[in-house]
Amino acid sequence: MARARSTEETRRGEIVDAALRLILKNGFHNTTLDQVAVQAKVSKGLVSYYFPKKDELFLAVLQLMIERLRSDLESAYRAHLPARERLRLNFRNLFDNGKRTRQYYTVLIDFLGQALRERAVQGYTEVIYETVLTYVEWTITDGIRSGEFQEVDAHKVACMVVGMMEGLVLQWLFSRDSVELGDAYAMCERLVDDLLTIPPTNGSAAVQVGDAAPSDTVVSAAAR
Amino acid sequence: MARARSTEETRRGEIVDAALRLILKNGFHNTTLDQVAVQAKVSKGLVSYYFPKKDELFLAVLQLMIERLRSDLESAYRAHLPARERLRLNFRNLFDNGKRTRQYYTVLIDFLGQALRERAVQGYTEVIYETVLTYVEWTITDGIRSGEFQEVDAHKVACMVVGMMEGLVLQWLFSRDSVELGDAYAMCERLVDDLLTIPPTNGSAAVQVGDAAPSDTVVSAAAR
DNA sequence: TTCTTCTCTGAACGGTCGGTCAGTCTGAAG
DNA sequence: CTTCAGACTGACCGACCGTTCAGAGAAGAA
Repeated sequence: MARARSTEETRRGEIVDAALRLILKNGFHNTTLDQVAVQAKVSKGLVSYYFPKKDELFLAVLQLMIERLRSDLESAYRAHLPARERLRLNFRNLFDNGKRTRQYYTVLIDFLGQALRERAVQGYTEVIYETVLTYVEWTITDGIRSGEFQEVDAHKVACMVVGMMEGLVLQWLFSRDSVELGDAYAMCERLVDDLLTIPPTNGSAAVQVGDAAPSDTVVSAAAR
Repeated sequence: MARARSTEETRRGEIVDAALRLILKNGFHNTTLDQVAVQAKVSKGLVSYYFPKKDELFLAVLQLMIERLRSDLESAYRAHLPARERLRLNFRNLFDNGKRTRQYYTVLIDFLGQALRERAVQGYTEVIYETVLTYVEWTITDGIRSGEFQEVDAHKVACMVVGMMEGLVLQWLFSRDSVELGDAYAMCERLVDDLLTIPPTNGSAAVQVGDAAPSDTVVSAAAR
């Protein structure tokens, strides 16, 4: 007795959702097709029907995550706010909701582990990093154009900001005693202030931030 | 025909080494006891003889990694150099040898994935993060004591520095186009200059960095 | 109704892998 | 020498899991 039919789209979505929920709980490798079938309230055979190889199913899960991430970043980027506020929005997305962040990174780390060995996954994780970096870089560029930020190398600063964001999340995830999310948020804020914010109007000289080798580097804004 | 005997210590070491090499290549989950046995030139039974459960073997591998990490950090910390140079040493350890760093993180990420779900691994990853943070924090504290650095909250700055280090490594690992190790190195250098180095002697006023939120936080030193 | 097409089922298969075990070999002690 | 402890072997077992497959049920077309 076959159950009520439904569109291919719907079924695929249900199965991917189920898989995501299980990966969240048990990890990539400990999630079996049996479990996915049960969670999706579907027969084991149907899972294979839509996703002939287990890998295909998990790539679909990864794609779902990427899409959600991109949409989050997009809506922060599109907000009608000063660049500084939009960066803050990104920080909040990451640091305000511990449970959500934990879940996201739980899955992400699983896939990163895969990516280091399997070609198929590599492309996807690249997209993840490039997506995040791109949106942050755009926001910074906007801020520079509007005169809100100093004239810096937007790409490099984006790397630094994103780097610290992720680095701090990892510390929080794996050594709760060391960092709390609130602290992490404050640290990122501070980094942005240091690197981007134009120092309070003085007659002081412009501060060239940016890059080059380690020579010029960071001239911390000597207030006055 | 049993092979030449050897001390328990030696054998265990050989097996753990073999396991580490395989995990490096194939990952935690794709490494079987058979493979370990072959790589260690030992029978499958002997692997189980020394490590009755597969988990025990892999925890031993993790412990080996931690010990190596700690010893690296220790020797950088013990170097007779100014604090600033010792931090630089840490950066070089991470960014100068791409292959080594790649290998280290390949295994680390595997274990981090485990840690999010299995209690047994959690303790170990905590040690990893706390070890790194501690050595960096000590170095910073030394620098402050010696008057080399500004008077900052050593713990918070350590978190920021380590955070950026790891964050940049991840970007390099998973999106090679975005960051190169040389750039990453320069960025960390720059962060340290910004946060710690005492600005060139001016009669300038104190610079209030950090922010309100967690109140005290990082108060960059009033460099007289 | 009958036919066709596509969704869906669940038993079964085959391969893999962690763990076991009966027994062998070695070196040292007595 | 004999004895004994314990290092060591490799065949084997049982569980698990991805994948296959023959066929059932449902919906639309004719």
